[in-house]
Amino acid sequence: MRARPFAEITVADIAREAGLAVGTVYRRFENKDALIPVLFEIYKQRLDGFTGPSGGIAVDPQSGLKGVLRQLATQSWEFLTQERAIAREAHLYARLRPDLVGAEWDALLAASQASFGALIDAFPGEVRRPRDEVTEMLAYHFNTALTERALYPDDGVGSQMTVSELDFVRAIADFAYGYLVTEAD
Amino acid sequence: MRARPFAEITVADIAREAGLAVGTVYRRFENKDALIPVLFEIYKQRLDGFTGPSGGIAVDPQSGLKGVLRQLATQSWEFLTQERAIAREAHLYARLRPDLVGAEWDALLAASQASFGALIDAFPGEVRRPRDEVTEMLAYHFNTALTERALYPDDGVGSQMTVSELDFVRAIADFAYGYLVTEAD
Amino acid sequence: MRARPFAEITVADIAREAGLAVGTVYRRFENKDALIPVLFEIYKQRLDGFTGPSGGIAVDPQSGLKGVLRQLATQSWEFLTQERAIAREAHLYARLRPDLVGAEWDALLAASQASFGALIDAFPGEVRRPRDEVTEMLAYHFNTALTERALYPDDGVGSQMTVSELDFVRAIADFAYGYLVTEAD
Amino acid sequence: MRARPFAEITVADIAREAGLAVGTVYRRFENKDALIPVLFEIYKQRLDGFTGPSGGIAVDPQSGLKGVLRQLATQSWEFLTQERAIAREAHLYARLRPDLVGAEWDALLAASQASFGALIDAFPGEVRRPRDEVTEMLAYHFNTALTERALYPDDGVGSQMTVSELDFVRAIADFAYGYLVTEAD
DNA sequence: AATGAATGAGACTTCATTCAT
DNA sequence: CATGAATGAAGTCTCATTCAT
Repeated sequence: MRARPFAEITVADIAREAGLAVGTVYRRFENKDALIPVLFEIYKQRLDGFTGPSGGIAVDPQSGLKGVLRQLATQSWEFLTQERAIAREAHLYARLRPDLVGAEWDALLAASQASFGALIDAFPGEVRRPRDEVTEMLAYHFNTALTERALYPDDGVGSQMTVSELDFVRAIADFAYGYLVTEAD
Repeated sequence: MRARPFAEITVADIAREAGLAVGTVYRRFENKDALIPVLFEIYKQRLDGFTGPSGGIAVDPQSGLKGVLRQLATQSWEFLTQERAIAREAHLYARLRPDLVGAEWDALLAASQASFGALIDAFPGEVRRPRDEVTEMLAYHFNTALTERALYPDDGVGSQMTVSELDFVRAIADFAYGYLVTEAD
Repeated sequence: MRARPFAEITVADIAREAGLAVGTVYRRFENKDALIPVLFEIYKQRLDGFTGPSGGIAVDPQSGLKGVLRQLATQSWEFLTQERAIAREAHLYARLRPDLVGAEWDALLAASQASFGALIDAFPGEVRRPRDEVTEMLAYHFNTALTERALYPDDGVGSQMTVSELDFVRAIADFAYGYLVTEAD
Repeated sequence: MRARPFAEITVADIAREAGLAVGTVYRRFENKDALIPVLFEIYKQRLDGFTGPSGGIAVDPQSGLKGVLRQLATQSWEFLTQERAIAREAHLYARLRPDLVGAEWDALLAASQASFGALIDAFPGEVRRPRDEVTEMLAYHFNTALTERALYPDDGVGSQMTVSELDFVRAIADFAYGYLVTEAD
C-alpha cells in the first residue's frame, strides 16, 4: 500500500507479499473485500500503540489551553506521517467503502470527542462556546485538518504549501484555539 | 457518478450515457484515464458558473471580517452540497490519480489564495499574523474543513454530527476568524 | 459434447470450438449456464428437422396399430441414434438443471401426448384402456424406453444386451401394443 | 446428495459429514473419483437390504403372471422412492462415469435377468416370445421405466403426469404383461 | 494414523481497447 | 467519422490434493 491503493493490488500480490498462496488468503478471508476491515484493525492497533497504555495522548495541562492544543496537533501529526501508508488507506476506504469501515470509524470518533470533552473541562474559564458543539467541532477539525497535508504531502491542497510543517501544525492548533476563545457571536 | 465512483463505471456506461458508441469515445479520448481531466474540467466549469462572471464569491465587506468569512463559508458549502457528485469525484481523483489532476488543482488553489489575500487586505487592523501564512492556511482550511461533511454526509467523520448544518458552517468560519484575530504566540 | 459432458467443458473450450474469443461468448450469453437452454433449442431444431414440416412422424395407418407403433419406435430410434450427442446432453441436463430446461421439456412432452392421442383415436376398437391414461403412458414409454439404449449404447443397462437393435426396437413397440390391447384388469 | 449431485459436493463436505478430516478421506481413497464406486456399493447394500436374505423380491405365484408383475413393479417402485437420493446418484453416475461403475452395474443386471428367467419359467403357457429376448427386455423395461418417475418426480417426463402413482406402477407392469402375452408377429 | 492448513492450477467472468464495416 | 462486435489479458475465487505436525 506504500505504492498503490488497495483497489489496484491483486489478491495474488497480497499473497506473495505475505509469503502465502492465493488459496491460503481465501482460507482466512471470505473475499477480497473482507481484507478491508483488517486494514482498519491494523490502523487502530497502530493508533493504540501510539497513544500508549493510558489510552490518550500525553499532554501537559501546565502549558495552557493553546499549549495543550499544540501538543495534541503535534502528536497527531507525528502519528499520521509515521503511519502514512496505512492511515491513507484507512481514510480512503472510509470513503470508498463506508459499509465496511463506517462503524469502526464512528467508534474512533466517539472516543475522540470524549477526550476533547475532558480537555476543555480542564480550562473552564477560557472556552466561550457550548460544550456539545465544541467537542464535535474539535474532533472534526483535528481529524480533517491534519490529514490532508499529512497523508497526501505530494498532491493536492497540501503539496503547494510553503509554510513549514512546524508552522502548519501550530496554525492548525491555533485555528482551534481561536475558535474556542472567541465569542460565538 | 451520483451512484458509483468513476473506477466502477465502464466505458460502455459512459458511452451509453452520452448517447455515443464506445468507439466514438475512443476517437476523442486516448483511453479511460484521459476522461479524468474532463471530470475536473466540468468541476471547474460548475465552480465558475457558481462564482459568476466576476470570478469571485460575492461578499459584503460591511459585515466585518467575521461576517465575510461566514458568507464565504456559506457560499462554499452551498456549492459543494449542490455539486456533491462531481465535487466528490474531483476530490477523490485528486488523491487517487494526482498525476492526472494535480496541476489543475494547483491552479485552483493559487486562485483561492489570491482571493484570500485580497480579503484580508480589506481588514488590515484585525489580522495579527503573517500575510503569507494566512493566505495559505485560509485556502487550506476552507478547502479541507467543509469538504468532509459536505461531500460525505452519510459516512465518516461528518455523518455522526449533531450540530446543525448552519451552526457547522458558522463554526468553520469562526475557526478561521479565531485564528486570524488571535496572536500567533 | 461428443467427448465430454457440458459441465466438464470450459467456456474457453466452447469459444475455441466456435472460433471465437472468450469475451465474445460472454457478449452473447449472460454466463455459462445460459448456454444450456441453447443446447435444448438445438435439440428441438434437430427434432423439427427430423419430423419434417408436417410436424409429426410419418406413419402408415394401413399397417395396423402394431405396425404404426413399430414405425414410430423405429423413427424415434433413428433420430436418437443419429443425434446421440445432443440428445444425450438434452436428457442429462433435464436432470442436472431442471430449472433451466424443465419448461421446454414439458412443452415437448405435451406435443408428444397430443400426437399419441390422435394415433389411438385412429384405432378405436383396439385400445381397451382409458384415453387419458393411454396418452400419458405412451408418451412416457416412448420417451424413456428408447433413450437408455439409444443414448448410452456403451454403458449401463443397454450395453449388455444381445438382442439386436432391430428386435429391441420392435419389442419396445410391442410393449406398447400389448399394453394397449390387453384389458386393464 | 439429497440436496446436490455428487459433482457439486466437495471433499471437505464429505469429510465433515463423515466426521473425518480431509486428509483421512485421502488415506482411504486415492482421489475423489474413487468415492463413486462406494456410492454404488451403498446402493447395492440398500438393494440387498430391501430384497431380503433370500436375494429376490417376494412374490406370490398364485396371483398369476399379471399379478406377479404388478407385485414386482410395486416392490421396485417402493425401493426406488424410498432410496431416491442414493438411487439417483447411482443411475446418474452410471452415465457420467461409466468407467467407474459400469462393471458393477452389469453384475446387477445379470442377476436381474436371471430372476426374470425364473419368473417366466413359472408361467410356461402364457409367454409367447423367445426366452432370451424376454429376460433381457423385462430386465431393461423394469430398470428404465420406473426410474424416470421414481427418481425425478419433480422434473422431466414424470413430473407432468396426472395418472396416480398406483395406476402408473400398474400400467408399467401391464406394459410388460401385454408384451409377454401377445404374439411377436 | 489422523489432521487440516496450505497449495496452486484452473475455472468463470469483466471490461478497456481495437478495428472492420 | 461513427459504430459496436470482437478481443483476450487479467482478476477473483474454488477446491482437489498434499504433507508437516
